Amino acid sequence: MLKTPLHRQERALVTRGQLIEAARTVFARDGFESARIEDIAAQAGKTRGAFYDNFRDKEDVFFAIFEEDISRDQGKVIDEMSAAPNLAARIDVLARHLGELLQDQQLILLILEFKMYVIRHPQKRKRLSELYAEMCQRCSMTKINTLFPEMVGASVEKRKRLTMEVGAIMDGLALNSLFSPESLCDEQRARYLRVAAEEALHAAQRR
Amino acid sequence: MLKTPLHRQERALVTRGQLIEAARTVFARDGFESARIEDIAAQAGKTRGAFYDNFRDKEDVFFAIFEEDISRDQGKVIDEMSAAPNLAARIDVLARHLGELLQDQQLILLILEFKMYVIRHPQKRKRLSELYAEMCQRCSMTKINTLFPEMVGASVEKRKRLTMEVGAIMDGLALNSLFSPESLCDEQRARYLRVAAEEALHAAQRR
Amino acid sequence: MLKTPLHRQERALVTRGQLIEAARTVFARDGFESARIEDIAAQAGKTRGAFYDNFRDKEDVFFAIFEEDISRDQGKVIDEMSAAPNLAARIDVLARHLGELLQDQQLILLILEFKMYVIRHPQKRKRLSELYAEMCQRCSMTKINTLFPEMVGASVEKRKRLTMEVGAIMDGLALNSLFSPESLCDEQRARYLRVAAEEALHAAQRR
Amino acid sequence: MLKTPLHRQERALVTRGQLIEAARTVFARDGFESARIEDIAAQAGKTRGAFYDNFRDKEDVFFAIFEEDISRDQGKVIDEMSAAPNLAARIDVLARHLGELLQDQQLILLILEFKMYVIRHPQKRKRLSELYAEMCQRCSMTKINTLFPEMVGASVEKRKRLTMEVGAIMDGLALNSLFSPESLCDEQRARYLRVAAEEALHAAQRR
DNA sequence: TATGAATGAGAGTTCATTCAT
DNA sequence: AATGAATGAACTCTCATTCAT
Repeated sequence: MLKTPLHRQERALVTRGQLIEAARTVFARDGFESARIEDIAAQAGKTRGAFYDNFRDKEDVFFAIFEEDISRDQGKVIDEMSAAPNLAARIDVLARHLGELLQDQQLILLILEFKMYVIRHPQKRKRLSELYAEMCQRCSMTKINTLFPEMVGASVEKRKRLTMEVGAIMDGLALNSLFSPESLCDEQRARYLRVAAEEALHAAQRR
Repeated sequence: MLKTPLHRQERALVTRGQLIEAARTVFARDGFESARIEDIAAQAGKTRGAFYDNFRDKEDVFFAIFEEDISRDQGKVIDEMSAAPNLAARIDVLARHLGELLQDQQLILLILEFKMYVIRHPQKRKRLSELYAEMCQRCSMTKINTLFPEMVGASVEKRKRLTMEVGAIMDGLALNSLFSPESLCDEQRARYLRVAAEEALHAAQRR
Repeated sequence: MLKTPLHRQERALVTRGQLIEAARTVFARDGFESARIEDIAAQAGKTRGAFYDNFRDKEDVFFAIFEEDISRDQGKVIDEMSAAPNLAARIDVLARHLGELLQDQQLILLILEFKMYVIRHPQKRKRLSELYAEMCQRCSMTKINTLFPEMVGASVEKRKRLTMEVGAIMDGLALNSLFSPESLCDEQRARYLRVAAEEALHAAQRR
Repeated sequence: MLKTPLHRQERALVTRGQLIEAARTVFARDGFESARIEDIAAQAGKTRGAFYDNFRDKEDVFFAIFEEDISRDQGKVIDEMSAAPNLAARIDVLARHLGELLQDQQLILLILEFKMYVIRHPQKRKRLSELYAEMCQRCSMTKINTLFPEMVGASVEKRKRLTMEVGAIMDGLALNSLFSPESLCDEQRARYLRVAAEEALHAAQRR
């Protein structure tokens, strides 16, 4: 039972990771419902069997993507963020950062897909609620704190709401940038992000 | 001698309308991929056969929904909109109107579904491009013109862009209101709509 | 909805009947678990789709076989049975009849399969209990009454038990005749049936 | 130098025994077709690999169960059986013993499963024929001889047939006791066993 | 000897679509 | 114009079996 445990466990984890990465690609490309398990497996260079060794079903990988994301994406951006001299500057940094996030089409599509799925499957909020609470919380914690010392003392609830709101604006801009790229140029998008960010911070301080 | 065929045509149109209405319900509830033709037919009180007499396939009804919408939804709101005394007042009107639109969950979900579908099927932009060009144009024409005399002389292109942008913010707010109703209250949503509308108009005038 | 209803309904019923008949063959040959839906459909000259139009799943046909049997097999034998002059003669008739039943290998295998299935799926007794109560009751009613005027006044419970018991002996003899045909000749089998029938009747009168 | 290999062999045999015992449980519970190798292995506290080290496939364990049984179950009951004073008494002993056998549900289900399997796979009688010949013979030898001195001189063939016949009655009673426990009480079952045993002995002497 | 990751054939099931009525 | 029986492709999922460790 403990024979060559490192090798085994390692390989198993690698496979799982490959499958999640493949799922990310396929779900973003085809959407949750149209995504075929065989495609995910093939994309990872595995077979359907390997898939089912690692996940219960399609939904299971779908959620696993986001579970992994939460732990994965942390720290990526936080480090780049320095304390800018004043609020205006910090908002600028935030807007620029959000603009960068919008470049990651795959992530955008996944998040939209995820939210649509959650909206349509309220019964599944059980597993999802933890997942998404964590998503929100972690996001709100680190990034916001770094960028906005004003928020350091704020309650989790406040921060969560703030992230949520800015996230909403981003979703809309991202979706429509993909839907109609010629109509929404980067600069204008940045402006919307900035005014939304300003409003968000004002709201946060008001409350 | 003229009556029967007329009746027939009428009945055919009624059936088609019923099916489209049913499709609206089912697509909003289940999403495009998960929606079953049988469910749509049943929702309309018909059978699969009737469906295939009126539409080529699932995609066909899906698009028909929006084709019908364009002609249908016009005028609904326009009339309620009066020329408010000044820009601030008009922005208020717009924001309130957008807030009302957000109440129509079904429409929201359909639009999100539609945009996701378009994003994922660029090959199909042929039929869609006309459809969506028209969608945008009509929207931009009437509403914007009524509300903002400032825009009367603006190019179609400009107006389209403006509608697009405000639409983007709305999509984001709507999606996340459904996703996490407790995080995004109506008042705050209204504030975001207002700052976005302001920014949109400024941008329009700047260009 | 009522157009050509007779034709349609008829054909549908014919198909259903063909599928049940095919299922009978396949289940008897392969057993419940090994039976493939495709084989059943093919045996009936249909496709899997037709199968699923008529039955929810494999279990559904399986039970349908017996539900149909109950109504089908009635009267087959009853008519042949005349009131023999005395008990011994009637027991003779019964034994001979049971011997004939044992010839129907398919039926035997189906019944054995059915009973094994029921034993292994006690949760499903809901649907089964009605089914099997009816099976027993109908059997016990008609045949027994005809053969044994002694039993006419007996309670349903009594008759059911009697059928059950004789059925048990038959199952055992049938199973082992198939299992080891060379060991259990027809004459000896008949003798066992007779002593069992005698014992059953004595028991019935004793109670 | 001799210890290790011996230990190995021993352990191997232990594992094999554990797997057979586990298979007995799982086959009795789920039936041959539904039984999963993984379940058998798990029931024995092993994994699939261990299973395939000891058996070629599922059928292989299935048969192994009965091969082991033959050698295992001998002697269990024989010793308890004393030569009763007369035939009636001995029949009583036999009937009581059979009644006890019927308590072992697992064994019953296994035997029924086995016989059904053999019936459905006549091609496999090769391996089975030896197996089942031995089963019958051993049974008939010992028990019958002990109980019925009348049979001591009888041919193997005769004894085998006798066991077969009594076994048939038992199968039927056992199956239906499980199928419908409320319909077949212990006392009545005992009566059937007795008349069957009587008939069997008469038949044996007649031939 | 034992493990368990991985394979892949095969089964059940769903559903868009067709077509005779 | 509408029905619904039937088709069959496509997909999910299971599981016996293999094999590197």
